[in-house]
Order: sequence, then structure tokens, then C-alpha cells
Amino acid sequence: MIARRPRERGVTIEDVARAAGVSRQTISNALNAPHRLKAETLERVSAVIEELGYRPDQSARSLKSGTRRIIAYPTPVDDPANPNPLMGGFLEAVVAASGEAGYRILLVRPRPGQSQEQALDELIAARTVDGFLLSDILRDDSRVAHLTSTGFPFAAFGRTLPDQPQSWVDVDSVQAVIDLVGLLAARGHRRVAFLASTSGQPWMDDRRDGFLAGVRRHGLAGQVYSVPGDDPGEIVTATRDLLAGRNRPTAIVAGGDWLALGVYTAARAHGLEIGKDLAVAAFDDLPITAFLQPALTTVRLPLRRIAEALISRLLQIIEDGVTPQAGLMLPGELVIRPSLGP
Amino acid sequence: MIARRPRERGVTIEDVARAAGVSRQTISNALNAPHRLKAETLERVSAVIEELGYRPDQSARSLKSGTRRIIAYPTPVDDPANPNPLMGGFLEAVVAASGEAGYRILLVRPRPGQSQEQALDELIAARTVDGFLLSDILRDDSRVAHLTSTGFPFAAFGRTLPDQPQSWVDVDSVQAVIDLVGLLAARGHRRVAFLASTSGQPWMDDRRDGFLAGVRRHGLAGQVYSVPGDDPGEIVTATRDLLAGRNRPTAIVAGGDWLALGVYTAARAHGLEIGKDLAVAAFDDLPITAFLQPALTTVRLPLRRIAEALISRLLQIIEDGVTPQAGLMLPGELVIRPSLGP
DNA sequence: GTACGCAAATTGAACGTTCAAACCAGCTCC
DNA sequence: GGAGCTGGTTTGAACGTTCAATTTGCGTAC
Repeated sequence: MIARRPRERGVTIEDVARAAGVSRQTISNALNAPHRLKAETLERVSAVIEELGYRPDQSARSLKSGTRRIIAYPTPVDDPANPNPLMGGFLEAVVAASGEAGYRILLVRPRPGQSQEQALDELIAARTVDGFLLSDILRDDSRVAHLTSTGFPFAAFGRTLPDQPQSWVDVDSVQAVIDLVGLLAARGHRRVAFLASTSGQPWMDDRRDGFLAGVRRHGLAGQVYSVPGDDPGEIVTATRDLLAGRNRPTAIVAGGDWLALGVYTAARAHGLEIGKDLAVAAFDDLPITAFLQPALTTVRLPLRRIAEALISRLLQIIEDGVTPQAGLMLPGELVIRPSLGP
Repeated sequence: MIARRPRERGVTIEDVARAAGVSRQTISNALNAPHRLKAETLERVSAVIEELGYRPDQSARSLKSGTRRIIAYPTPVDDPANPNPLMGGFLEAVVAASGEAGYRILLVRPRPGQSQEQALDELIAARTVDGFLLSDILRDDSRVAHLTSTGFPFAAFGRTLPDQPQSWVDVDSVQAVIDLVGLLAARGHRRVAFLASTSGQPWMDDRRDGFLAGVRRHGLAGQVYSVPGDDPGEIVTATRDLLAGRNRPTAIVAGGDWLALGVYTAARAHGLEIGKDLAVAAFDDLPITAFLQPALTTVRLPLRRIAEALISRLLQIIEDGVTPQAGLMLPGELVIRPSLGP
């Protein structure tokens, strides 16, 4: 299936060469290897390039060089009822980081009836991109497995398995939640709860594990409550149950700000004052929580650093053929606000 | 700047031709013009293509045909403190719609020190993309003006000027807010207020104009309150002022759900019960507002239809050279919930 | 039996770039 | 004064595809 109307052609390297009175290759060198030209020639040629507004045709360049300067990002299919509010920020950080290096981000998703792997294969076979950026990595991610077996460059936001390329970057959620629990312990809390949703986000397990580790380390009584799915109604109901029990916890760590919103609502329904009767902490630092009163203690993801690290690792593989020996674990930023209590 | 290590080459059309015992062009035809082949040949050739996993090299194809099958989307630079939570959903809808037609979305942004126009020019001159998808269109948008003058295909989420291509799609915010005001009038409200933020989003003006038109039409006393910027603290403060005045409105239309969150917080601070003492309506239907109690009446943007219309219009320009005669105004979906009162 | 028409398949050229090899002048060395 | 080197530049070929023109095969008409 090919478009009917070919686009009009622009100014080519030949046009520039003629105008400058030199050969094609000299123009090419002016852009790709300026040190090969005599200073004077370079200056003259550059002026002509500028004047004619010449830009090498990306397709021709790619065809010859075998490199596209494009990175594919398979967009996570997100639930319209609970879209990831950090997506925009993450994408922006990724676009900025890759742009610096002269790469662009191509959004891809499997066509209807096509598997994730087939979609990747298509891009590889058609030589449309130089590498992949993956996020929302599952414990045993089929895309990672597939790219590993084909040897195609990729970087992952989320850990890969030990026998796979360690080109991943992740946030140390376990440590961050341990720290949160430590703060609660220091404030005298003894009965604490973790609120998780079981809708299959891979990061939730880490956060829960961090909670359990923290509870153990500080000798607290800790309990994990799970909400099936991400539905606000269910979250509120589950949290109300949790707060109604006889052994009501004095502090709740929510697996995400999204869940914490449910805690606020449920606490209000029970007449509990957050920051006084109940301490609350969460994870993500969604901007929207700035409206909560009292403000929510949470863990912020260093999106900018994550994006930069991902791109830098990916480009190292693409351009230098060097695969990182170890993954990169970045700390989450604790943002302490009044919801934690005095 | 060129990558050092060219990627290993894959299976080419020549390989397939040899394996199938036919010529290059026959393979090409099998994919691009199957009707030209004898049924038997087509079947045999298709089998070989399948077997070898052949995909035409995108660069070679683009070079020859002049078409890239890629659409550029300049990512709006959004304030990290208030990222657009609908971005993810919009992008997903756009990716889905363009994917159906065999196009992909390339995220672009100006490099440091580069203007918006220069960034567009670079993509046009390098023939990297077939067209542009623009969002967050300003009243007098420099990107639209630039693309209009170069004649390069684009579609815009947000209206263009009358003398520019009418390849836009927009939501009829004016009508939607008029309808909201109508609902308030029907419920007996006489003193209503509109809460706007003045951080320069172009759509805010429409929403305000819709409010003023609705107020006029229903003979209500209407007042517009403006908050400078999008800071939650300021929003809450401004709303508290508004609610503290002697002539307190009985209903507030917020220019966005984001602002409505401030209304909820401020109302609580004043001991006002929303849906009873104060009616609230807003715009956007952010998923996160599902936690508000009572639930927020709002206007939902039909993102899926917007994306489909944008892509369909853009492809019409790219593939058929047909520019739409008129823009497309889509209705917003009124979502009536208890915050409006009985 | 030659000419004609049509369908099916092939061949040569071109798209615009970069790589590798060749060329050219000027200079040094002995 | 020829061989060798070096910095600067040019030339030919190739990347993998599709378009346009051509060839081939075959049935039909006269």
C-alpha cells in the first residue's frame, strides 16, 4: 500500500555541490567530517548549505548508513479509566534526552491481531528503528525475552532477568518504602498497613516487599490489604473496611497516590483526621495530590534522570555496541509532607 | 554526526526473488500491486516472503517513493507541576488511529536554542515525515502560520484562522458550557460564577465565553473569577475568597477539573456541602476526580473521536491532496453527577 | 502463417546519500 | 630529479527499493 502522490523533491546534495563549485562528497564531508576540509572551503560550503537550506534526506542517509536515528517506544496500553498520569512527563523527559543526542522517539503499538513480538519484528525487519525503549516491564517480559534472543538493542524501565542484557534502569522502590516505614516507626506507629491494588502492575510487588521488609526491620505489626483492580469505588470501600476493623492501623502506606486518594476519602467518612488520627504515605507524587489537605507524603520518581539514563544506555548499545554490565537502580525521592503527622 | 557501527543487513528483495525463482519486481508487485500477478505466482511468492520473513526496507522504500508513513507530533512542553493528565490518553488514541492506516507517530521537540518553526523546517527539509499533527493551538499559532506558508500537510487539534487550512478538529466548549449553565438555571440557581486560570491555555477563553453566553441567555447573575497560574495553593485561596464574599454564588463552573479540585477543598474549609449548599461543574473528566465526593459533574472530551478525525483529515491531505473545506467541531459529552445537586 | 492484443513477468534506471578508492598538488628527503 | 608522504578533493559504486519501459508467452483474428 503506497501513497498515490509523491511529495515534491527538495534541494539535494548535488544542487549544493553545483552551487558551491565542489563535489558531492565535499558537501557530505562538510556535515559529517568537517575536519577533512580546508578551513576556507568549509566556510564557503557551509554558507551555501545555509543559504539553500540544505538538509540531507533522512531516507537516503539511512539507506546508505544503515542507521535511522530513531528509537521505538511501544506505548503501554493503558486503561482509559485509570490512565497513567505520569506518562506525559516520562515521554517529555525521554524526548528531551534523546533529542539532545539527535534521536527521535517513534510511538508504536501492535496492530489489531498482532502480538507484541510480531510488532517488534516488523520494525526490526523493515529497519525502521535503531533500538527500543521499553517500560512497564513484567517480571518475565516477553518483549525483553524476544529482543534478547534477536540481539537487537533495547533499554528497559524496569528490571530484566539475570541472563538478559542488564540495560535496565529502575527505581529502588523497596528501599524507598523501607524508609517510609522507618519514618512511621520513628513517629511511634506500631500498627501499620499497606494498601495494594492487584491489577498486575509489576512495581506494586516491590512496594509491598519494601513494606514487609520495613515492618520486619522495625518490629512493627504490619498487614497488607489488597484491592482487586483500580476502581475508585472499590478502593474507598476496601479502605473503609480496613479503617473500621477493631485493630485499626494508625498508619497506612498506599502503593500509589491513586490509592492514597481512596484513603483520604475513607478517612473523612470515618471522621478520622489525617496527620493526627491516621498517618498516610504513598508513592508517585502525582501533581494532582497537591490539592489534598493535609498534603500527602510520598515518593517521587526521578523521571528526568530515569529518561536520561535509559537513553544514554540505549545509545551506548546502538552506537558503540557496549551493553551495560549491570542495571542502574535510582533512589526515589522522599517528599515528606504533613500527612505523616508531627 | 553518524553512528559508527552500521547494523547488519537483513533479507532483501533480491534474496526473496532468488529463492522464489522470479525477478525483484515480481516480489515488489506481490506486496504493492498483487492483482498484477497470476494467482498461482502470487501464492508461491507470498509463501517465500512469509518463510524468509521479508519486509521491505523502510528507508529504501521511502527514498524511492518519497513517502515516509510517519506523522510528526510536536510534544507540548508541559509544566512539570501540572502535566496534562489527558496526554497519555490522547497519544494512545492518536497512535491507534494512525496505526490502523499504517502510519506511525514521531515525537519531536525543538532542540535547545531552536525555534518551533526551525524544528518544523528541519523535519520538512530532511523529508523525515509526511505531515504534522499539532495540538494546543493558540489563537494566532506561529506553527500553523508557518506550515500554511510552506504548504506542508498538517492537522490541528484547535481552530485555525479563516485564511488558513481548515484541517482542524476542536471540541465545542462554548456550547458545552452553555449547556452546563442551562442545567444550573433549570435547578434554580441565579448567582453563578466561573473560575478560570489565566495561565494562557487557549481553550480557557472558549469555556469562559460559553459561561458568559449561557448566563446571558438564561438571565443569570454571572461573575468570572480568574486565578493567575495553576498553582493549587492559589486556586484554593482564590476560591475561598470567592466563597467568603457576601454575595456568594450558589453554583460554580470551573474551567477545568483541576480547578474544581480547588473548589472542593475550599468548600470543605467553609463547611459548605457540595451538591447542596453549592453546585459545582467542570470540564475534562479527569479520571482522578472519581475519588471526589460527591462525584463531579463535568464535560468529557471525546479523545478517541478527536484523534480519529485528526488522522483521517491529515491522511486525506497527505495521500489525496484534499484539504478539508471546513473544520470539524465535536460536541463535548456532558457527564452529570451529584455535584450538581438535585 | 502473420499480425495483433493482452496478461504476466523482466530489465534498466533512478531516488539521494556515504563509503572506499583514486587522484592531485605540494613538499620533503636523499 | 624521482620516490614517498600528506592533506584536500573527486570519482565510481553501492545501499534496497519502485517506476517506466521492455520483453515474453499465448490466444485470437484475419
